[in-house]
Amino acid sequence: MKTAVVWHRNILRIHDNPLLDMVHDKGHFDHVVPIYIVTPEALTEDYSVNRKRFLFQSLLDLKKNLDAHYKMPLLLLQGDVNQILSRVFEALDSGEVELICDYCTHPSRRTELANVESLISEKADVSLTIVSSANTLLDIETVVSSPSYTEPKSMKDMQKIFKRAFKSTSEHFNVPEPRKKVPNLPLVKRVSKKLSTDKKISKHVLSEKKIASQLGKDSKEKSYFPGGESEALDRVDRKISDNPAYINNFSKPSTVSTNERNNPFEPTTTGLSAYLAAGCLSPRLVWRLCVNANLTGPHTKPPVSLTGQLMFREMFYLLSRSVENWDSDVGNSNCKNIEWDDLDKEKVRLWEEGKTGFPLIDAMMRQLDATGWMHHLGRHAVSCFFTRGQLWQNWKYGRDVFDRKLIDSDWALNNGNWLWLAGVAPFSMPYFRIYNPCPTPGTSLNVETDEAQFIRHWIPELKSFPSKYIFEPHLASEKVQRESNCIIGVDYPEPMVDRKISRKNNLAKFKESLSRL
DNA sequence: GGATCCGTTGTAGCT
DNA sequence: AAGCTACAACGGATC
Repeated sequence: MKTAVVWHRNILRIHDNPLLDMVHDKGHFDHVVPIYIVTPEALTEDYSVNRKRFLFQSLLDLKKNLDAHYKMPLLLLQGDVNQILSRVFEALDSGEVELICDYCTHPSRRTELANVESLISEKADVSLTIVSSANTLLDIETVVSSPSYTEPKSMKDMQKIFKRAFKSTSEHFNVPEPRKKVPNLPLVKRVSKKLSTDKKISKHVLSEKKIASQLGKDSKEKSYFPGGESEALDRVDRKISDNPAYINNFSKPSTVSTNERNNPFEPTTTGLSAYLAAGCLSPRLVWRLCVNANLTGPHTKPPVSLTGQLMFREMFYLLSRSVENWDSDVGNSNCKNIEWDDLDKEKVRLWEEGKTGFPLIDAMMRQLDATGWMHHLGRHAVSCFFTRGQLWQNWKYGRDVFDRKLIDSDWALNNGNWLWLAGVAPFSMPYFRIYNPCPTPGTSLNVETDEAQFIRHWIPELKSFPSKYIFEPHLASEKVQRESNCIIGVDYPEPMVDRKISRKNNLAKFKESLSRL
């Protein structure tokens, strides 16, 4: 009797799922038991309400899909990983067990896996199979440990790495196809029932009540991005499969345009980040659909194309694995030592709560808090504001806020993007490019724009304010403020800094810090 | 080996 | 009023 325990770590889907693929291809298992073990921080304040909701929606969707396609009940567990796995192995007391899981690059998850490896090395009838690159295009470990590997800093470097890894000089590098959905797997009801009723295991099983509490009450704001593979694939169809022109024209703006920065109701980007981060969506599938669209005609190319975005994602995964202390401002070869001010909790609080007195910054921070999402250029603007632009706070404190609140939180990418934006990394944007937190509307000063609507949507205090003053309401006359039912300094804060002075001072401070390196 | 180019993503001020 | 220009100026790759 052979049983496969399929441990889904960061892969919450059944399409292009190499774990299920392996079970199917080996073909010799009598039983398959899919499990998921919730990591401790997912149940604490380390995750915002939105992040929790996204994760648990995704888990319930995985459960539903496994059941619908394979009649496999997913065991949702919480607790110490080695303790849980030991009990699972004990409960499956007859025959061989093969534990199959996906590889994750995050340091704590590598430690977790190392502990599991040592547990299994003591057990004669249990073996372990680790599937690499379930959630990346490249096999991160293989690339990073290759003798020819040097740390990438640009798209050119990434193109070289892709050429070598896939042994292809073609435009799309012959990245492997996503796998077809596995047609069928053995029935597993009996074994899983045995597991879920086992006393030692059942105390680790997440109850319906516990799951419901993680899902929380319906948020007041309609969720832009409900969690789960089903939602991911729907969105892929809408944005990519049914819309090749969108992919072929996809290009990040070279300047911050009013329209690009904010469309609060539907992003101009794909909105797939959260699904990729949680493993609800296969990056190979996205790559393939981009290639299919590209083959139909002229198209944008890396770095601005969507394939380029996926390649930057790979770049940060590689760096996060090869750079020591990737998430730290000390002992990190990719972080220049800039003399930031000491942590100022009050400044961080005003920024985090959207009370800086800069309406665009505040609107975006309130959107992040309410929905767990922010447009990428919004992220640039608020993180630039927090670091070298205005507040001169260390990037790591802003990084922590993003990590807790974003539904697309991803350790490798979040740190990489903050390093990039703070201007401290070798791959950074030039430090003197400071975003203006108060961009004036592109056309006539009193014309209604997307951005003005966006501000009024998230900052109801300003809902009657004229567009002319919406970015800097403190400049409006007392009369205008009274007529708009919003007195600055009473109903909405004064700007917490003089943006022109702090910009100028910070530019000089950055230059000075660099000259001391 | 020195000069030049390039790097996903800017801003302010003037005309 | 859109478009130009000055600003500021790192470091590695390329020629």
